[in-house]
Amino acid sequence: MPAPSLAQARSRAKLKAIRPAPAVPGLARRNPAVELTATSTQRIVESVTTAIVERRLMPGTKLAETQIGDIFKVSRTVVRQALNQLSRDRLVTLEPARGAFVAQPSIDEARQVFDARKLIEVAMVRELCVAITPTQLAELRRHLREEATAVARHDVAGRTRLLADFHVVLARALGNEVLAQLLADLLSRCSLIALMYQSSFSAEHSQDEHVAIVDALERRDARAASRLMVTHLTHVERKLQLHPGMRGLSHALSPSTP
Amino acid sequence: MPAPSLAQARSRAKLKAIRPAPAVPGLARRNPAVELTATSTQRIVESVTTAIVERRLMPGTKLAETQIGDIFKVSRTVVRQALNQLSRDRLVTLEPARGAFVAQPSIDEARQVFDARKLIEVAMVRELCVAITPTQLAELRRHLREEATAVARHDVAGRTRLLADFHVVLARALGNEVLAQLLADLLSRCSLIALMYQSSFSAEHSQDEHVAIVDALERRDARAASRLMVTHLTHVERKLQLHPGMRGLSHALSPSTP
DNA sequence: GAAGCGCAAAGTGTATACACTTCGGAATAC
DNA sequence: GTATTCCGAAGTGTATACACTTTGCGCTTC
Repeated sequence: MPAPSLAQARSRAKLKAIRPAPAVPGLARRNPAVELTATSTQRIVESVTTAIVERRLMPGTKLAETQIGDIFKVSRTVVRQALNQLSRDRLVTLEPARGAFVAQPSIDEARQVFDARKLIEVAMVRELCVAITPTQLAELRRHLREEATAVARHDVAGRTRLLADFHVVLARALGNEVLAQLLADLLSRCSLIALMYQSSFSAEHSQDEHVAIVDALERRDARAASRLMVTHLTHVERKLQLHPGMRGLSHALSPSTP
Repeated sequence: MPAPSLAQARSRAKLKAIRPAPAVPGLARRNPAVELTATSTQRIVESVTTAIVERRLMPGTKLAETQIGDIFKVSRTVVRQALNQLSRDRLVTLEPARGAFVAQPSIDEARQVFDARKLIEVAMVRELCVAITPTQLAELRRHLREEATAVARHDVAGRTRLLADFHVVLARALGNEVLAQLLADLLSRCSLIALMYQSSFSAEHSQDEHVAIVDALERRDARAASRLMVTHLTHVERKLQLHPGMRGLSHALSPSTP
């Protein structure tokens, strides 16, 4: 049998998870400087990002330039640009002369990301209690309704995206796109962390806590809002299995593709 | 006279500010995933970053790929990678099919960056009042001494770097490298903003305020520390001339190279 | 039979090549 | 004299080519 084609077929199968992905709203948005021109580079970045966030690409998976180039019908030059961007988002790790891999954030990094989120988001809701307008509150309520709908219909991909976007919407309510981008970066890293260490995650519970936070904002109760945000993020972090020694359901799953 | 060589010489002269730059400690550190391999790409990123921060490259300056490639003796491929990274740091802007330019952050963006810094750094010092250890306080004192020395000897480049690094050192004292990186990104953007809108800036004043902040940390006086941080950042922002209409000493200076 | 060595295939890192876009100036029209 | 059009030079966007590193497998050796 022809060995090379077999090997190629096998590895190709592993990466088919990326494919077209026609449009990617939500988390995947990145560099606004180039967002106007839907370059092929950006297409690849967004496809890989959503593939990771939606758990179609497991941490540790090798991202070979040629394979991706074949899939998207572009040259390695473009793929390399995309992989570089992804590595700056911490979604992939570049090992010199060895290639690109879906990142495997360490337990310590996970802790740091969640601590950073707590610090930033608590300060955010405090400020929002002073500055939020009725219009923005209405927008938040609308978002909460979308969340609830997605949760109710068991739309896993949709609810995951919306539950994360909630935090970006909060940031945007402060009228600070810089802060929103910052938080979006942290959230995409959280998605990767969640998918690497996650076991039990109750979307309903998270959604309830989001509602409680917005309620506190509406009452302009800064103390309650910040406390609720801390407990919310702590809950999300607790749901992860951050015990040293079990860093891989990742590799435990990757060989089994029947 | 040979027109092309003249044009090349002139534009080359404009960019000679970048040159080798043997080693770049401080602000320029970026992606830790590749920091081990001092790739030529990283070399370019760091050189351009310091050239911008040290005011040798004015906002709006065109960064032509071929020119930079000639300077560093590498191909455009490598230069493009570097420019891509720089664009993600918001230090350069990529305009499709037109090229790369040193970024010209808008007044609104400047406001957002400073607001984000206030939000994050105030929360940081609050937390530090609880968590800081004597060892870390000693480290901060050591940094303050370095600042004072640089200010005293009128070492402009050094004091600028140290005054910015102070805020990263604070972040690092929380044991959170993720947060430190976040802040480092914001600070490099601040350097660009400062250099674009800055008029009068008193290094002594800033240094004094740094000392006051550390004093408050040592007393574990969270209220004072956060208040001092807010006023410090407000002062820095006030020193900028953020009046709409004067967005360019940038272009006013670039044609004059006698 | 196990461990070490070496070679070939695969893949990354960089340079070069080529197509297409943008920009500046000369020539033309008014 | 001013404005417009067109063309060439310069520069970017992508593909391809080539050198060097890594890696896996077969072979040798003990």
